[in-house]
Amino acid sequence: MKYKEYKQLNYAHLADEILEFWKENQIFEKSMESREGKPTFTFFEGPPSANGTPGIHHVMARAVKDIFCRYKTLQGFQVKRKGGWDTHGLPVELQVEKELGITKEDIGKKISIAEYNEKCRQAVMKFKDQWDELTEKMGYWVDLEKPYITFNREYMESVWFLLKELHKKGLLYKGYTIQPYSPAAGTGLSSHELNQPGTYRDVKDTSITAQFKIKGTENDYFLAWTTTPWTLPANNSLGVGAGITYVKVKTFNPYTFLPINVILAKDRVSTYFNVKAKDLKIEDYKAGDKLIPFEIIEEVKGKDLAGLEYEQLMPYVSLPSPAFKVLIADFVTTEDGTGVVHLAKTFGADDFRVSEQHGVGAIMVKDEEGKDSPIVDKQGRFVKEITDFSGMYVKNYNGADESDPNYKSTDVLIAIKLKEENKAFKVEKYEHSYPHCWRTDKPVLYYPLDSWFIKTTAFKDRLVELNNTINWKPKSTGIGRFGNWLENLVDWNLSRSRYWGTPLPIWLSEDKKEEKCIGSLEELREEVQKSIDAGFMEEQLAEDFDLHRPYVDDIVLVSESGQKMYRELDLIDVWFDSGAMPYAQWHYPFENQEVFEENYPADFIAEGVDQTRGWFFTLHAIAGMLFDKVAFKNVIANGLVLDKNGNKMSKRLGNAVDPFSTLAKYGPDATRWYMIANANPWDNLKFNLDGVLEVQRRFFGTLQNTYSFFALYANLDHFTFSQEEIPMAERTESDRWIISKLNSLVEEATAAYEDYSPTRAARAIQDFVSDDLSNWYVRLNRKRFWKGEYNEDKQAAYQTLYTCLLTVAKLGAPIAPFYMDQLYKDLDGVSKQEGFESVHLATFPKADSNLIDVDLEERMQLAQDISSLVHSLRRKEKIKVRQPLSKILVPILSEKTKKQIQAVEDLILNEVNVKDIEYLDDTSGVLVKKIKPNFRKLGKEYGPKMKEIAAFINKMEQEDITLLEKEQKFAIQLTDTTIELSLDDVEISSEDIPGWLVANEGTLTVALDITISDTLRKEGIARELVNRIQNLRKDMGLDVQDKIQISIQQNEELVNAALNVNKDYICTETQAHSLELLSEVSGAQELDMDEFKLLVKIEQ
RNA sequence: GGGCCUGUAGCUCAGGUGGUUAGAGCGCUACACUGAUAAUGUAGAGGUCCGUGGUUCGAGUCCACGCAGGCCCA
Repeated sequence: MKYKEYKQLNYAHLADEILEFWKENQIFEKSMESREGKPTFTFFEGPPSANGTPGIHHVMARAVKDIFCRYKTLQGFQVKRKGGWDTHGLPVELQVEKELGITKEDIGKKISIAEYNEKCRQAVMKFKDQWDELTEKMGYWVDLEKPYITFNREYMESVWFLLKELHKKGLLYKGYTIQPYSPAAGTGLSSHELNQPGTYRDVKDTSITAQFKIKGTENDYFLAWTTTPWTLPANNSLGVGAGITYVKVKTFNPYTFLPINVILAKDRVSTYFNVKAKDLKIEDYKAGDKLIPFEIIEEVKGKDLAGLEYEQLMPYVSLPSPAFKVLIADFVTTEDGTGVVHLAKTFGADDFRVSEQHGVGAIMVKDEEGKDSPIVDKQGRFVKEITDFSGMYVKNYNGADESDPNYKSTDVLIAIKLKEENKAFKVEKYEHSYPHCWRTDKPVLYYPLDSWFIKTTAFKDRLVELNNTINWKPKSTGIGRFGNWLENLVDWNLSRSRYWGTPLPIWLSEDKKEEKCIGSLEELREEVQKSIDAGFMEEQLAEDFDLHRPYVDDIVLVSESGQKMYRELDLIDVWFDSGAMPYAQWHYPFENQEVFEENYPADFIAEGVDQTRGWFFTLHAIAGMLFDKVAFKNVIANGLVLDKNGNKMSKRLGNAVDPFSTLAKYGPDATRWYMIANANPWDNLKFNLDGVLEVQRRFFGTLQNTYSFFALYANLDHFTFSQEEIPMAERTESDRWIISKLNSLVEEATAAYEDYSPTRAARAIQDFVSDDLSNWYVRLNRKRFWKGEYNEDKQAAYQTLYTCLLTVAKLGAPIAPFYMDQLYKDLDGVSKQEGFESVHLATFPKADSNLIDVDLEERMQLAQDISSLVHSLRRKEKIKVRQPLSKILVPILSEKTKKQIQAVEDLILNEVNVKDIEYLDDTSGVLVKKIKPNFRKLGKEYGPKMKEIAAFINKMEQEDITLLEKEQKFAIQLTDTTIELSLDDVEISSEDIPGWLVANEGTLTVALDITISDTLRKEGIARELVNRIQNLRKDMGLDVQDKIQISIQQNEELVNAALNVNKDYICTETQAHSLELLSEVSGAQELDMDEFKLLVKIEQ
């Protein structure tokens, strides 16, 4: 059995093969079955919606999920993970409407609700294939066979169960509030929908500062500012801040030039009046003057304005008293506007609240059914009572061409009218952030709507408490973003006036006094039976009865008092659907109680940080209110995936990275590894394909090279790890070192995974592979693999390298599941040591602390540092590594350091091509020492005196240092006191050796003897020659084992001598039978030996 | 306007509890190695640690106020 050797590795192709292997051998299934009976680790999948295509950010989000499920499996847990699909909601409806070319208006007219919902049902899985493909290709292990689907009857029944539980607890109630409403989509918008990215947009609206005439005055007005002039006909009150100071200003209307007195906040005067007009006299004003004089004639507190009555600004619809008065409103500021706020109870949440508090009614008209309704209809048009503007859209909902020079928005028309009537003080364009419907892009109105609410506020404190037990990554999202959200919790508006979704299971009697909430199909059937008995319904529900509209709408129930009961037509917020998944995915409590119990709550979930108030909240709220538990114990809120310049990816801008082509080109492993290693999941990731390439080269390339190196020689030597493991004590220093490093790595990686910090794990693994394993261990030990007998030392080398590679495969498997599986199988498939079919069925390595030798790691570091210093000295002197040198000197200040270096002496000498290492201690008397204060220690003790002490120490002479070392103490005189230094108050290092070439780093100093003796020179020449001949061999296309004969034409004496003395060496290295030095070589090549030329001929 | 995050080399990122020469990889430059070779090693250049104040003997690190970018919410 041989280790597989690869000519060229195609990572994407490798992944395809592994994927095939997983499928054929059902590795995913086995990874769960093999853990049967083991403790469970529960993961909840936040359901994506399959009516859009997946993007590269989904690869990121799902890699995070996958990593911990795989990791926990390796740790021996059974990890069931059910996939899921979010299928209800507005996006689906809008997509269907677009396809059919209809609007909400047409539903029930051009198309029946039943047909419409059938279309939605077909549309929701439109891109399911793409999603499944991505899931597979990226190696995300999740159960796609039996996913939960939110439109399934069983799922919906569980949702109804939960709603009924809430109803039982009295947590469901009907109210009326001002809500964001999209006339274009014909629907109210949830706060979640309003939170969609891109919803708030800077728009330029016509803003009006209107004049509200105070009753009983000649020409005194309140100035109130609004950015929504269309709400002015609905004005019912004005709001002022109790503590704000207001002034009455004598001035003129800039449009009509009529004299007026206006009231506004004192702080706002400067923005409404031009300072240049400050000194103008009121009397001097002439109509049409650009500068309008003004004069403050009175000052008054807001609370003294309260109760003042004013004339209705636009008297289309009357309103009985109390109305058209000044009210105290807590939210008024003087940051913008006039400090006087126009209130329209039907079109603003604050307006509603304040009006309600003061018992002020709303401007309403009667609709056809005689019901009170606002002056703007559901399509966004003024009702007929608003005569001048009847039928006009308050915002551009009819797609009017705004670039038409004759186009005038309704707001502008209102402004013109008010200007003409001397009721407008200032009209200007104002740029502000205003919410837009996230699908229709049209502005949202705040509008009064009936709604069912969940009284989440009743559980606020408990939800906060429970949240404090959740481990959030990052912490700030949990305590900051999510915590603050909980602190400011409002009741959850559950109602949606739509068609495709879970219907609210509430029936009301005709007089609206009796109410039933249905919690299961069985219960529904019982109620239907009662209704049949009462003669309201004709037959029982069909076996496969669909819980969607319109079928549920047709059910008429009977109340306790015998009245007919009709279903409330609302659907519920789709976020409730997804928040219900822990229960509904198992059809709890109707089925699978045990599975549910075992898998609740979740140990781990992960979604984008944008879900904080979405899925994270709905999961938390339902679990907290109904089960008094957290729904998840650990959660990663991952950041966004931006393009390489840090801009948001969008299909529109064309900077979106296609996940499929990325996976196809770079393979899933490099893509995943890059995403995880490059930035913490909770930070935004600037996705750069160059980075993926770099990971592929730097990490996977190095690892693969190391494996290839191992495989090449292990195959030649038939190493299959069949012999006993060689005890660590009998292995070389560098073997024990890399094993020590390996175990340190296992510790670090385990800790990182346990902490849900995959980035730390990935970085630790890649640092080990490239720095320790490849760049140091393999490089220094190459010869052991290809030289000499297959002896114990060689075996030790194979075993060591094998162990490192196999361990890396397991450590990296959660992040790079394909490649690491291949690596594992390539290794274990030959040795059969573990015998697992796949790395994902293996067990995660455990660190053996006995094998971690800190001292050894330290001295290897010394070896690396010393080598690096010698290299740097060679470079400075321009002496090639090929030229051997006689010795290096290392000043030693402690016996321990000396021992440490001695242990790695050979490694150093070999690495830097030097013959000997000599240690210099104090007795040599040549060391020049340098002393530095130990700031950390001295600072703690002497604080403010630090500067003086440091100055003193820096001035200490050699004899002072010697004295300190000898006596272990040294008294120094400061201006006002004397202190005694001990040895650990300073750092003493040897920095210089007079007469030597020296380099140092930290406290380490190395000197290099650069005298090149004849012998060294000759050896150098020999090595140069070997190098040239090897190149020639290569040029000639010779194989490694081909033998040659070398003839060289005699040269100057030193060169001849060099070749003669080192003849054996040269022959061995170049696989030469003979090396002849002749006076004349015919057909020779001229070799450039830098300092001389050599005529050489090589024959096979 | 509020909450949260980010800002360190050209790029991507590290830098417990404050301690005096601020690091790594990539890229760049130079050199080396040539039995891992479309690989590899070593060295070098490259920094206003976003800004301004403050606390401190000492601030990339702590505090305050800003600036820029992002996300979420009004």
